[in-house]
Amino acid sequence: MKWTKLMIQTLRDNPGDAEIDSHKLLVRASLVKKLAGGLYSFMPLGMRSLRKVEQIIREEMDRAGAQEIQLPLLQQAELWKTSGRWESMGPGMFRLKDRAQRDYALTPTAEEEVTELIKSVVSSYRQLPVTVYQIHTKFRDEIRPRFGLMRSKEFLMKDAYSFDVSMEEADKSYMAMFNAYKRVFERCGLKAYPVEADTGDIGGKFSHEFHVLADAGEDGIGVCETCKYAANLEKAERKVLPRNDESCGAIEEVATPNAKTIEEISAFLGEKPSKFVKTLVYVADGKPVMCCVPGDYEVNEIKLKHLLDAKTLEMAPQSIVEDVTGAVVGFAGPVGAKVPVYADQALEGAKGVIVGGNKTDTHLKNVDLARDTKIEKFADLVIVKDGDICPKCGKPMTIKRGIEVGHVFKLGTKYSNAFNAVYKTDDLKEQVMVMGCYGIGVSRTVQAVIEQSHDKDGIIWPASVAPYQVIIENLDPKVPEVTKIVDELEQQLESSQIDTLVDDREERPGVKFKDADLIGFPVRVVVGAKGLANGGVEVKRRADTKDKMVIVAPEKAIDTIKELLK
RNA sequence: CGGAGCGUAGCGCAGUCUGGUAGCGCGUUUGCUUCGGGAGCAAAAGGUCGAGGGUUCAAAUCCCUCCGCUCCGACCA
Repeated sequence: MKWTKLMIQTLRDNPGDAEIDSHKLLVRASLVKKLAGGLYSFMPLGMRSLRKVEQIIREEMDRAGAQEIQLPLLQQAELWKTSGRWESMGPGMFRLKDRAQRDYALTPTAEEEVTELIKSVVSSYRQLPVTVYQIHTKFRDEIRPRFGLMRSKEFLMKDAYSFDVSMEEADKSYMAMFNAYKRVFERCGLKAYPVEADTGDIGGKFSHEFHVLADAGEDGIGVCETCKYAANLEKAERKVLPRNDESCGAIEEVATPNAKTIEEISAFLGEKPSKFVKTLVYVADGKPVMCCVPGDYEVNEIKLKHLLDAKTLEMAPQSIVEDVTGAVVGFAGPVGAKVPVYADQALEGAKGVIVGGNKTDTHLKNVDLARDTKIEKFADLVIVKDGDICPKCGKPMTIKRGIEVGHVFKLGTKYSNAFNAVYKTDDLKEQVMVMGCYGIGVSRTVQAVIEQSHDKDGIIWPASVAPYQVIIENLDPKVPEVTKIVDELEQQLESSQIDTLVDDREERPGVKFKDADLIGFPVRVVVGAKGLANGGVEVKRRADTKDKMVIVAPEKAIDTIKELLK
């Protein structure tokens, strides 16, 4: 392919709306172009990388025994009403009506559709297990699209669904996908880590997310370097050591005027935040509850929601806080609480701590939780912090940022029950199928590759997903001998199945080198009159510095290139 | 949706406070000179100043309404 024939427009300046490097580079390197908020067009270069990631996924899915299908993007509301998600998906789903005013959704995911499909095809245990997948567009009305392809309203996703005769068999399907995912990301040149995750609205038994570690990631992950425990902060647990607080004197009221936050009070009283107990008021399924955590920790609302087995959980509005505590917001405490109090496990046995006084501008010192309060239950209720103890091996954990590129769920029978997706056993009994679902954000993965592999000059593509594996810089397009060598090299590479782009522009070398570095072709070949006079063509990997450049005779270049692409 | 900000040439921005000929850099086109890490000179093209309404002799600028976008918080591949 010749550069002058390619629809490409590299930019010198960063787009004004891009925050993170991968987003800037996607646009500057002419891989995508924004049409509107959360909506991107893929340009030819970006399309090539997208297709390569897709193909890797397809090969690994096929290898794992999954079968490719394609489901409609437009889905009838009835399917969603059957599963109950027509309501529970809320405004996150795009909805529309046809001319007869029937409701439809633009598919945000396809559990309903696929369950309906499999139910109509499978009737016997002999047809199971089956895993199907598609690589298709998904639509989500994101509250805040951002970071380019990371979170857009329309994106390309690989979604797979497994159907099994039993929980045990479903575990095998799950593991097959889990392992396929590891290979997919590895082949894309990504370091992706499986982390334990909350199952969210899709529901189900357990799940792993695959994260690419990157500072720009939207998710926090607790990672234990020692035993490789890794969990999304939504879910990450920690081990706490039993306290042996010394017993304390009687409760003492202290005036803490206008000191509402832990920072303010700890500064005011000259005590460390860990000496405090933070009490927050929540409304769970319409009923107020209090949640106590150590002063230097934040509440993990997902854990609290699970503990309470609540359908809805939100921070209480000001009026309810005032009603429950008898004070303005900022002075809630567990002593004499009028509503159920739940406390973090680390507070079991806490004595001599400071809590809110349920009275404006007042806190209580010398509180012994066992003596002075009634705690409904102690449980793990906090978001883990850097240095917390790993629940598996007891060594300290670190907190990292990650981009979620894939997710595997064991769904159980949530959807098969709703759709009555049953099969007949060998003794003619009807049983509900056990499902799993598995997603990969394909367009997001492309961006994650860039986020993980770039430098100040541009992208550094892994050969497997680069738009072109090799760029040949023709520095002297007007010199016939140079162009002849370039064209021959291009032909040889193409006939060896190596995607090659020839920069045949009549530009100064600096411009061409900058563009090559920006787009980040894995291997660059420079052919110029001057170079030829000096002994040949120059071959260099994008990832290498200039001094690693090798000069070879044109007829030997192809072997060098192949070597460098490995 | 709440809070903050922005909308002026393909891209990045100034001009708006204090109303008076619509500008700069990059990119694009042409010519000449350059030519191994984003060249120089010269010429040129490119704008309903987000949209609509209002105030005014006069609006990118002031006022109102709407639309769009970005950033900070709750969703998820």
